[in-house]
Amino acid sequence: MTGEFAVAVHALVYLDMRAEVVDSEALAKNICTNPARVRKVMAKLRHAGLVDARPGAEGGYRTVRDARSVTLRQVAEALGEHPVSAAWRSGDPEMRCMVSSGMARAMDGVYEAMGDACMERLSRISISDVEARLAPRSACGLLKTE
Amino acid sequence: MTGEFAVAVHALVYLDMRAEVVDSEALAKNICTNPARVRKVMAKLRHAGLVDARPGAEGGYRTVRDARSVTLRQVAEALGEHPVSAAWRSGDPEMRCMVSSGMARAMDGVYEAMGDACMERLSRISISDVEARLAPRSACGLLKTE
DNA sequence: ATAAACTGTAACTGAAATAGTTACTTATGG
DNA sequence: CCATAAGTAACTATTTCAGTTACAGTTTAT
Repeated sequence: MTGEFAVAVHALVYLDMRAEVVDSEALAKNICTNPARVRKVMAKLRHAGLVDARPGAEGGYRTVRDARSVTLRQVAEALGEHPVSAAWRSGDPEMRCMVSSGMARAMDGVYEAMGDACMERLSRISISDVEARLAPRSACGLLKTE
Repeated sequence: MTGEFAVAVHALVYLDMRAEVVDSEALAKNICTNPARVRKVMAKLRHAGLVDARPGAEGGYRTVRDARSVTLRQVAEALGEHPVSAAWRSGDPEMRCMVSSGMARAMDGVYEAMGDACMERLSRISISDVEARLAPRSACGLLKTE
């Protein structure tokens, strides 16, 4: 799972709780990363219709949808994330051994099965579910930018 | 998912189909990696009781258990794999904002849920299932070392 | 016994993936 | 038309992961 997913979920939670327009610099401060990275991620969320973006003075990002209706699966798909990545492939398709030549393809099937299982799980978690998991037993209401 | 998992599954399938002692060099050839890496992975499988290892002349690795009874979950656990890794954590636990300070922990829960879903899926796939996925419609019986 | 062969393991090197940075273009609103 | 912020591309730095080398520890054959 790429860090972009964490950036996206973090931003969506923050935007929902602030309930106002926030620019990439403020988001980057809270997420602890840089504004360019935030913009890159938010652009994808905008294309998926999960946030609204406005350039110019007083511009920034704003939530569009109810946090309860936005699932982490939608976020992952908006980013084009593949939860379980192949990274390295064993064997060699050119070899005349059915194990060596076929293993990479067989493992792709395994990774896909795992990815599907992850997506199914993510479809059952909403942004508001994540909010509920934030410091569940501490005094709430602390929402600062620094 | 680390490439070690692919190495382990590949080796277990190969060992099962060869049904004899194979050394790390021959395994490395078939997997297309180097012998030291193979040994590092196989040592873990041995500790988990999934293979037998013998040093010395005529030594090498041998399967111990029926391929139908070895699940990919057992393999992943033998390697200490975490299917979905955190990689990068957003926010900062020291910040006085409940979003920034709590997000990393909340996301850990999400990753854990995904990891559990993956493991559950892996527990339903055996080494022999992987074998069945190798070149399902080609002439079988091709089992060479090069 | 002793030599040969193979595992187990650690240290180092090299390559690939990913996060950070800078800078520029485009769009919006006063 | 100017200030501000998104969108985006190119580059750098860092980290992670695979490859390599080397050597100590075991076991078998003779």
